[in-house]
Amino acid sequence: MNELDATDRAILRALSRDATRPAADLGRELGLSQPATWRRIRRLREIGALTGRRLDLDAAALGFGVTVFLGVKLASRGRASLEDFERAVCAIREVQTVEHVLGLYDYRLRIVARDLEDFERVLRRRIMTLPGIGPVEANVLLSEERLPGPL
Amino acid sequence: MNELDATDRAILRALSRDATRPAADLGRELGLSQPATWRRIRRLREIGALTGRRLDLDAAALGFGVTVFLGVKLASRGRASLEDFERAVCAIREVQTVEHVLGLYDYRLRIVARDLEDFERVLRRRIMTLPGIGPVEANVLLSEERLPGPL
DNA sequence: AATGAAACTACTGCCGG
DNA sequence: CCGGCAGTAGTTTCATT
Repeated sequence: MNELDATDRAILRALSRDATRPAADLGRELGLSQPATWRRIRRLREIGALTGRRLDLDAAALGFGVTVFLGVKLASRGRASLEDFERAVCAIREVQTVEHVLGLYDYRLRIVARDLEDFERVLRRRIMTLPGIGPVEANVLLSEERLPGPL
Repeated sequence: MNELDATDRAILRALSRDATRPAADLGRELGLSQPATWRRIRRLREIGALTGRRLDLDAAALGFGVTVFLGVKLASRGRASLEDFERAVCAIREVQTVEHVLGLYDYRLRIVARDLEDFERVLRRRIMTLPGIGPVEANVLLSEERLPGPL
């Protein structure tokens, strides 16, 4: 179905670090012409491996100095609980990511705030009032490193 | 220092969803000319708010059907422990993200594997043998939603 | 900040292996 | 089926007003 050779993986690795690199530049590095490189990129999009290109933002530079990961366990386990919770949590502006997970917690949230005082406000007024919310565990982000991954 | 008006935030919001959108297209939506829009984008880069553009990859389409979040507590708390651990964990190919956090855990790892069997291999042979590793908690990713955030 | 020109990049057919 | 060549369309980038 989808067979990726070493060249495809090299393209994904390079573009993962910097998605602005032109196909011609990339092709020189791989011994390919610009159209050949670009066709491979289009093919990676078509098979769904490459779903888009997004910005890499610096939350601190934007005035959001605090990033917190929240592990959330639901109190009520009904079928409607999940959808109610997801709809409500997605409406909170400070929530960047909502991950539905299996394990000790039901959801993992990535939340940003201007500072710890601001985070406490979000926690008390937005998070703790979510429908069906149970035990919560918090981890404050100190530093983060993104790696190339297994490509 | 960094004063972002509503237009800057609108640009970041739009590019966060799709970083390939041309400045001219974006300017029409905001009532700005193409160069004006482009200057704002350059300024956002210069003040460090916009640090780059990265790919949005679909791990499942690349043959990695399992994504697991690992909360890790270190056993030894010495100053060298952190660096040793970080260096070793960053060398594991299956590790996508390493987050140093404050809370119940010391590190949060995002790990991908081909399937659960493959994940068990990574866990036993790579993760559990990390220097200074202590208690570990795992959460398997079911689904994930990225939101615009507080911009 | 807009206009227009220049350079560059993305994309499309066509042909050869 | 995949890659190179050549040409077109579209975007970025910069100079001028």
